Amino acid sequence: MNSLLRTGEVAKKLGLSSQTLYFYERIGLIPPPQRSPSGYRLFSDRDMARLGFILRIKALGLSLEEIKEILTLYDGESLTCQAIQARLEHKVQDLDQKIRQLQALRDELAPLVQQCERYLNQPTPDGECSALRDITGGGASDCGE
Amino acid sequence: MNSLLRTGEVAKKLGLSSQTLYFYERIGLIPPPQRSPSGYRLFSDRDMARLGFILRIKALGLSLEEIKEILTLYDGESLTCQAIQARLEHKVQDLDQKIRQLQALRDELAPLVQQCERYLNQPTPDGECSALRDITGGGASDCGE
DNA sequence: CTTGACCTTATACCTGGGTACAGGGTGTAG
DNA sequence: CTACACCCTGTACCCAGGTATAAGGTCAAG
Repeated sequence: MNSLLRTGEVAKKLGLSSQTLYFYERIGLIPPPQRSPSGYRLFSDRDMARLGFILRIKALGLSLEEIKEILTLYDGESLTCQAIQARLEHKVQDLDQKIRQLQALRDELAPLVQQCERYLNQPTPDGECSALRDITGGGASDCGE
Repeated sequence: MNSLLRTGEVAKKLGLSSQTLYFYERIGLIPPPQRSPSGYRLFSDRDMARLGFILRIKALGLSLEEIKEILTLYDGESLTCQAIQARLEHKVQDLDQKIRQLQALRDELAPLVQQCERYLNQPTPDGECSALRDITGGGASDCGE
């Protein structure tokens, strides 16, 4: 039941590359696993559980740095509901802000596309597309075809 | 009226650093400007207009690579309403997709926060927070405080 | 004994958009 | 003449999250 897996087996099981495992170890995301007499890494069930946790929470969109913080709490036995809730909440707020920013950008861009469309359907007598004028700053470009 | 500005003046006027101007030149975003006899860069009104265009469109969220593409069209005198409309539309679609992804992530995270909150208000008899269990994979952690 | 799959380390490279030196030239004011 | 501000080039570095490559060690099968 308490199997020990080598790097390649772990990688295959979790859908990572061996290099990524080395990388996670190097940045301190996972502790150095046991070694065989010849120096091969041997990952325990406990190591696998930690990696599983990392991947699950990573899939939720937390950065490796954020995951490391959570794991530090976990290692210090102070991974409480409050602690993880605070971090999750923070992340949700982050996401809300990013979404708002992208939407603001989108809402600024979309009318320009509309302007272009109107111009293409009904070119103005002066031959100028207002969207293009807006973007170029009213300067050196006309919208002739 | 046709003033020639040195790097530092341009940088101050546009809120960039001189290094950033060198950088833009290096990656081919702006053409090499005129030089003074001693080798100082001299930016013309035309150069300034191009930089202004770059900054305006960059503020709309397009990458330097995308801007370069647009400027290539512009330089080739084929910056048409259609061309810029197509790029803007593409960008809007990009943004829509990113917003959808972030929202999906957010909607996955938010219920976990709710679960935590419910647990904190009304701990279950088994002393386990379901959110934490969900995240850790049902494994090694309880949610005791 | 050799081959081949696997493991190890160290190092460099990638993306995007710059920033930060280091080391040297220029131009002007006092 | 000497400061001092400004300019130039070239190079390295930053962020995140890895990927790629080189050069070598280990282990089981044939």
